[in-house]
Amino acid sequence: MMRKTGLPTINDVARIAGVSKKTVSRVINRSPLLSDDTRKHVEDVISGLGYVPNPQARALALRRNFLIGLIHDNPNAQMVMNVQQGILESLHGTEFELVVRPIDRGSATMLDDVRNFLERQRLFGVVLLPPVSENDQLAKLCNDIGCRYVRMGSAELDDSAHMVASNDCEAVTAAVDYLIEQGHRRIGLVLGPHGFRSARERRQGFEQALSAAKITLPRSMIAEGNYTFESGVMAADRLLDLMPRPSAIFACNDEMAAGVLHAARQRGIDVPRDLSIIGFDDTPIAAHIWPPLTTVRWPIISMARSAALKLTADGDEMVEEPSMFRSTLIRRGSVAPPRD
Amino acid sequence: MMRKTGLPTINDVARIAGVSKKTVSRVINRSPLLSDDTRKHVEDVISGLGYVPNPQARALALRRNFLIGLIHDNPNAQMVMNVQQGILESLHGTEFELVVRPIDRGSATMLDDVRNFLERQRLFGVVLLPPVSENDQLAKLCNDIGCRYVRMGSAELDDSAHMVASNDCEAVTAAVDYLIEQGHRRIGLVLGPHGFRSARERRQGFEQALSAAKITLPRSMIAEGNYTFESGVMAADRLLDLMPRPSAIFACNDEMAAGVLHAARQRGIDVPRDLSIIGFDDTPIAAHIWPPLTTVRWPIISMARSAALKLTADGDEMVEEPSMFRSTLIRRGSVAPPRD
DNA sequence: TTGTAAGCGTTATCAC
DNA sequence: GTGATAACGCTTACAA
Repeated sequence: MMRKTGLPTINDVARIAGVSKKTVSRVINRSPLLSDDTRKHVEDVISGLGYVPNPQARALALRRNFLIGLIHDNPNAQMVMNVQQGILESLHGTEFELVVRPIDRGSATMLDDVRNFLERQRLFGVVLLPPVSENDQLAKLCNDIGCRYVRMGSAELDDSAHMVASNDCEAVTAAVDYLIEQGHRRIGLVLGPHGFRSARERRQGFEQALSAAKITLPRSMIAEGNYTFESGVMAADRLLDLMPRPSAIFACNDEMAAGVLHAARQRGIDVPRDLSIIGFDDTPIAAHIWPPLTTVRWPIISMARSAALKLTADGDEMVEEPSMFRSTLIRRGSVAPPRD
Repeated sequence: MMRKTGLPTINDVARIAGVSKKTVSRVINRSPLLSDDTRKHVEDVISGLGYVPNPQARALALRRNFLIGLIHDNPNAQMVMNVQQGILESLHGTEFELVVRPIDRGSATMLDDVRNFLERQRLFGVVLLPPVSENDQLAKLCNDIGCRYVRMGSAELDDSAHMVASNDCEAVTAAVDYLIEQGHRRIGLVLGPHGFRSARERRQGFEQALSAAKITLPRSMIAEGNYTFESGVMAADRLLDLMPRPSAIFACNDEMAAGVLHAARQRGIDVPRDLSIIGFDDTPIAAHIWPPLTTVRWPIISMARSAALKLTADGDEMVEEPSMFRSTLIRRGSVAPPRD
């Protein structure tokens, strides 16, 4: 036994247990048609030997690898890390491993690249991060190939077996409501990049809060960013040039909110006394800048954990996993009533 | 041809090319003993068919998977992401994929866990991140199992085929020299966590700069942190309570430097007028806080890229890859001459 | 230089 | 219930 590699194989188990390979295989795969005696006996031999099925051989025979892919095209490091953490928590102790696959959503060959990747590696399933998760062709591709998938997003993108989403729109409405409660009326918006669903949802939440409060703002109070710090600085520069200028700004993510803060500081505008700011994501930077940033916390780790469970669940368990997650406002030091 | 899965196999290629499987295999594996005619012919059939060898079957036959593992136990998300980026850049277009494997270096079963992981998955190679990269037993384990490895670190941890390192010590000396040039004499140090090689190297660099300038400081000017923002705040609180207090503080990473800044602000100490601060890493937060943080930039993406190339290089190429990388001081707004 | 046969360690088929 | 036997798609002897 235990040739070359040093690890016991199914043959060793079969020989020692005095049964056939197939019977061992049945034990491993929890086949129902097996006498309890044989099962028990084989299980004893397995644990005695410390036998673990060889993933490569299984992958070949099953035409399916026990790998979960994370497909993303994402600018935000912290978000990707959180997703990885969540997935890995769910995968811990299972036979699954995590393979990371960044892609370029702008590339003309993107779909083909993903197809090749999935077909060759025979992934068990993939988690799709925004913004690529918003690509319906990609989801269809996974489906066609027979690769399970779960899409993460800011709104309902798919049926509950194939998606986990947060309620960005409502969460932003709550954040802006909070500004309004504090007495703000001139509220600026730093938008996310065009084409991102999250940007759309957050904008919608912003506008719903304003219209519910019967506040009408000129279009100039909306500046577009692209989720980077620098774009936040530039957007804030435009907003703060306005006369009268906004007394509060909601930025569609923390990076841009940090940029707004930066721009305010360069002009000698005190935050929160002269300007209130709210961000979105609650990345570490939010708590670490000065003043600490009031922001919307997105339960991204839980969402990723849930996504991985949906992927690896067999059959009915899946139904148990939630698909909608609630974001909440974290109140810190960057909001105060307006001065005037 | 192309049964079940829809993808062409080596048999399809062999049949269509009118040669044996083995000949096709030779073409795939670049065997030198092959007539140019046959090679050319088979290559044509391969590309005509769009044939790509099945990784699962290769893995089984070769007893080796074309997967590169990233093993880490790291608190810093940005660092892990940068490493992933570097590795993935090197792996792009190759047959290799990246598998991420976080571990708990404190766990009693850590070595066994890693062993099981490597033995079962038959990884081609692994990149070890600090601080686990400093564990010699882990390196030995990889070696024993026959899994290639490259360790990333703050100093020479291994021979050049198995390591990429940065010159943390020198880089910190240069940073502290800069503070001294500006006129600072009372310089505080926020240390990294005990047991981290990087913390040790950075401390050494700090002390070398001081002793070269004939500056002697009380031990109270050194406060220990653990690389988190909060530990930076606490360490700074101790340092800023001192009488006379330091006019400058070097923190062993940016997170803690941000914490120092935070603590200073809470006390109404102006940075850089009343206190200069230098960090280490040049993570995004460094440029995004106010004032922008002067810090040491560590070429981590290049290092990771190089690590992956060392792993996947066959034979001699490896020698070409550098093992030592230089960190450089990035001067921003958090340093000024002392007031007195 | 090329081909044949025998693995690699599993699962699927189909008898018994 | 259980076990031969043939896949799965590739590589490594060993021949030719």
